[in-house]
Amino acid sequence: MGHHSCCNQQKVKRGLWSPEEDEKLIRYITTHGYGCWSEVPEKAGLQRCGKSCRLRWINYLRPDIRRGRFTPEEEKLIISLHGVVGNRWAHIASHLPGRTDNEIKNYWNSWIKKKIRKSSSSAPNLSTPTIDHHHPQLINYSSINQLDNYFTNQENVTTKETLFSSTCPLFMFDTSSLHETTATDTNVIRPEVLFHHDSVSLSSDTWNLNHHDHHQHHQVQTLPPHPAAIAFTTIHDTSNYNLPPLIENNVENSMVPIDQVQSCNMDEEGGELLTLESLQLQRQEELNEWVETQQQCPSFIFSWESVEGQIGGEEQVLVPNSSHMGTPNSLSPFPSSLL
DNA sequence: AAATTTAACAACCGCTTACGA
DNA sequence: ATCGTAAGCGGTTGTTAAATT
Repeated sequence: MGHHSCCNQQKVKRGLWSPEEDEKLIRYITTHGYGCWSEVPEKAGLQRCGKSCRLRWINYLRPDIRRGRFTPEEEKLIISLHGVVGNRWAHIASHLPGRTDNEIKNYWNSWIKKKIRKSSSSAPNLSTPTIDHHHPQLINYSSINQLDNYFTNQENVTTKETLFSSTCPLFMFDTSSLHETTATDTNVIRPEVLFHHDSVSLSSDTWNLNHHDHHQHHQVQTLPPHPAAIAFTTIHDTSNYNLPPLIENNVENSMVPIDQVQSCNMDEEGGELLTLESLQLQRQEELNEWVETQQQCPSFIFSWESVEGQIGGEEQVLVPNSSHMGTPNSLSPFPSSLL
């Protein structure tokens, strides 16, 4: 019954790690690397279960860990990401090099307490996000916007700035987790950030969308970096639907060009009745026009709706639901235009 | 002394593999 | 061989004891 199968040691030590134990673990891992945690305790001479060793290494002993207080940038990133993905700490941590999920979780939990206390007294009309306790990871959109506004006001940033103005991250969202909610529940959406990185590292090819117009292309290239977003929405009943391979395999350092994204989606089964080419052309023209008038790089949000059983029998039909193009400021950090 | 923060475990989850009917 | 399922494992998140301030 209450038997720990992971611990086949005679006496399994628990609780805080002693410096001696730390040293043993460090010595073992640094010389042998880590592969199978369950055999670490034995080989390293530790009276611990493998899981405990793993946690100790991951959260505390590994050399590339970042300590000390969170920078304001990190804090903003955490807040924004939490707004997007909720309590998925590991996911959030993956965007903060050297920080552990545990640390971020702890930070959030102590931070949110503080903010709740503060906001109840000093900012009565700007509430913290309302969390659905049946689905704790899901957060109401309007709350996010409130939170967003709250920080924008709080930190006195100009309207030109975004929460990400310092690092210019690039986001790609996947809102396919929608299927976790009911079909009618439109106000709880939890997009997943698929990847993000500094737009500084973007190649000019990323914005090479105007194949037909080299003049425009040149303009685009010379404009400064800024945050960008691409979002996908796939709506429930998509049990057979898989994310396009391009996204899943992705491809840490390259942004998926929009045309590829589209064809990617369309190449999946059932996309047959889309006039993709015409849409593409239409977008291209919109884009050219927009760039010309705005004189800056656009950001994009695409969302896709999956409509079932309409025409193709049981076949799933993917329909481009909406696409929105705007200034970085109007789109980032959170794709509220998906509302 | 109380409140906050940290570091650990418990519980759970999804994936893979081993096993067995 | 094949399917179902149990076991094992790495990984993630909720919770809380202990340390710290």
